[in-house]
Amino acid sequence: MENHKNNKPLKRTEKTDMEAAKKIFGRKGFDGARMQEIADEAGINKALAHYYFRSKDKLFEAVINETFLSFFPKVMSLMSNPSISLFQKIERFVDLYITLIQENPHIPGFMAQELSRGGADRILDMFKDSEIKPEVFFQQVEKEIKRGTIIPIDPVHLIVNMISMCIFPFLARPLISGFLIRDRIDYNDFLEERKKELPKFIINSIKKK
Amino acid sequence: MENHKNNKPLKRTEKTDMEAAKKIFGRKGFDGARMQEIADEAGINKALAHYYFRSKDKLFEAVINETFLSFFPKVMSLMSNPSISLFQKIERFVDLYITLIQENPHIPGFMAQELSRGGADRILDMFKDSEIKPEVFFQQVEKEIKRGTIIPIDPVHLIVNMISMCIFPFLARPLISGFLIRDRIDYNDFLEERKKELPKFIINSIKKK
DNA sequence: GTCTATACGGTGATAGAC
DNA sequence: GTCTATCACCGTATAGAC
Repeated sequence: MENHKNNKPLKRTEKTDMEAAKKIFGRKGFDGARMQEIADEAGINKALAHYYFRSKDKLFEAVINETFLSFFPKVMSLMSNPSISLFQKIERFVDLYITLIQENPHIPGFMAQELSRGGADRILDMFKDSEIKPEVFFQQVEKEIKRGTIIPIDPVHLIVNMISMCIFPFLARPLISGFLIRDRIDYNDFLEERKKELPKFIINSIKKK
Repeated sequence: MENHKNNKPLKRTEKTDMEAAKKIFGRKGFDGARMQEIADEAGINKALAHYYFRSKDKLFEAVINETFLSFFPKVMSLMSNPSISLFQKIERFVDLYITLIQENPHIPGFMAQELSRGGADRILDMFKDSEIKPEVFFQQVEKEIKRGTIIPIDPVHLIVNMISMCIFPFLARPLISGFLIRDRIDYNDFLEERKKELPKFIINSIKKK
């Protein structure tokens, strides 16, 4: 018992519980989610869901950890890699970011909920624990500006722009789907389009011609 | 009593209650918000908060209406105005959008919460009721493409990009503040910077040179 | 580990005095 | 309109049998 304290692999049922929790928390938020609902989704008993993680809070915390540890390291290690050129990095960033979220659709809702709840500190702690520093990317941008390959731009605004355009369409999906594209195309096609168009849009904006 | 059914101006206390509800709902979401907390914020009694709107659901619905009716019409009427040039429209859009949210800081959290909860239909209904159609903007973009002033771009991706870059920084504020800009500058200064930089970023990307 | 039954606290909502 | 007191319900968490 209590294997949630260390790094042992989760038991099958425990993992099912975790996956169910991701889904429900992402959809309803911490307060909206019901332990009963999570148990139902996992196909287990409500008491059993408590048995593994002891409390709703602990379960939520576990979901946070898994979510962000499975996501940010990948993205940030790409961004911190100094041997990838800036333009390549932008292309890969967009593709990786959108693909990762497509594979873990609970992330945007979950992240928005967590940020709204004031849980940013917990996420920030993870950044601090990791060795990843945004400065690598920042310096790369500065270097290209000096070189004259791109126009002057604040790297912070650039990265905020990139993240915004990748993640926001997931949050606003129902609105975009219902109001902007309507029955024109399937939403997944729309996202695939973005993987191609977004890097062009970004590079176009900063590239000196 | 029951003046929330028609369009009469709200009584002073009732309005206070409404403003408090905006703040708390935006911060905690529907499920996380407590009627007690809203009453405290408004400086009134819990029973009184129920008296005006009869239920938490009704109060929430009222907040939704006020929020979106005070926001989208302004933005969308700008976008639908055919007598403003495309580049001017982009500049004004960014400024208006960010300024409106600065003045109503509950909007992003509220919107994210509402979308997560599956409340998109209610918002979509408002669009349908209004006379506002995104087609005006779409056609304007197409026209400029044909004219050769901008490069070919799907107008849907363009508007999604614009909205994303305006609204997402509010949601991610604590992360940007803590991880990217740190103690470099005040966050409001960062937003003021964006009002200037964002239109340049967008226009740069599509303008043919 | 997995279940049923239950204790316990919190929250929305109302009754009723003023 | 505004308050205090109270109720009914629901959701988390645990006890305890198997």
